Amino acid sequence: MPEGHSVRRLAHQFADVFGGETLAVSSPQGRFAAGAALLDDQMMTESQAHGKHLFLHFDNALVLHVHLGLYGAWDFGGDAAFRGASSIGAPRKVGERETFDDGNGPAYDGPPAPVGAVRVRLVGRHGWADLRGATTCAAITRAEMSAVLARLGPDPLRNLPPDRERFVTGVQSRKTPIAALLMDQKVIAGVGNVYRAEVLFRQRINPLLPGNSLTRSAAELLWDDTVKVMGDGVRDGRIITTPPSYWAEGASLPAGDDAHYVYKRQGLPCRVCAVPVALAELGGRKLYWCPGCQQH
DNA sequence: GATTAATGCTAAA
DNA sequence: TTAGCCTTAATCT
Repeated sequence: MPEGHSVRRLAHQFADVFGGETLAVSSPQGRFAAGAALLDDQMMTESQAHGKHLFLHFDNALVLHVHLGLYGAWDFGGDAAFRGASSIGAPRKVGERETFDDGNGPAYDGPPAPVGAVRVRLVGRHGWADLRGATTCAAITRAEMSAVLARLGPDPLRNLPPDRERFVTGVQSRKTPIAALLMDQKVIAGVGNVYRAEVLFRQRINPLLPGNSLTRSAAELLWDDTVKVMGDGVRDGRIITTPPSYWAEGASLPAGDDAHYVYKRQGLPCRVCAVPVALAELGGRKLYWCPGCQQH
């Protein structure tokens, strides 16, 4: 259930805890047994994210390609050294969970018996990672990885020229509603249902506005705000789009749905104009917006 | 114990 | 536009 910020954090996490290590790769569930055998006992050399896609490179030139889909998740665990390397601080994030030896029990002695449908298990010297529920989990060649990247649009978490220009062109060349374009991974890679709703609200853009009716300036600001808010998500490990003035008095982090302007707030008064937040179905996904603030 | 929803995507119709 | 797929956790009976 992650959006691009979670996958980016996972890429960092894998580089930190497994980079340069030879890993035992298995598929306790069995569905990925053949692929796991191809990667077993190889060194993981590099970890890379683009949009919602994660690529782990191995020494034999094969790549583990993972897309978590709606409800895929990685669980991590290990000893103190593993924890020290971990880039994921707070526990129990969507798409990224971790459990660690607390130092009080017995010393790390390998991973626990798999719980549930573990598609892939990676085991290094100091820790382990379990994958469940992913849409895509495959051992692929570098050429196949390039083919995947070729059909993805610019990633706001990379944001190198000409990424912004590609986004602006992608938006302005289509008459599809902007809310649908933000979910189109060929137009912008990594945005999901939460960020699309929140960013459109922050920019006060009507979600049903056709892409080709956005001004260049509006499209550029939309990209820039997505870059900012998703970058915050990588830092925070969660999606927070409201400023502290909307949080409880003195709180350093928002509680519950104070983190969002419109996502999952249908029927509640808009935080800015008090008009009830609307909900509609668009392309099979739920779309949230404020009819008061987002009229153009 | 059964049902449902979830930050997703693809291929068939 | 719809059906199908992957799995879990929260919400029902």
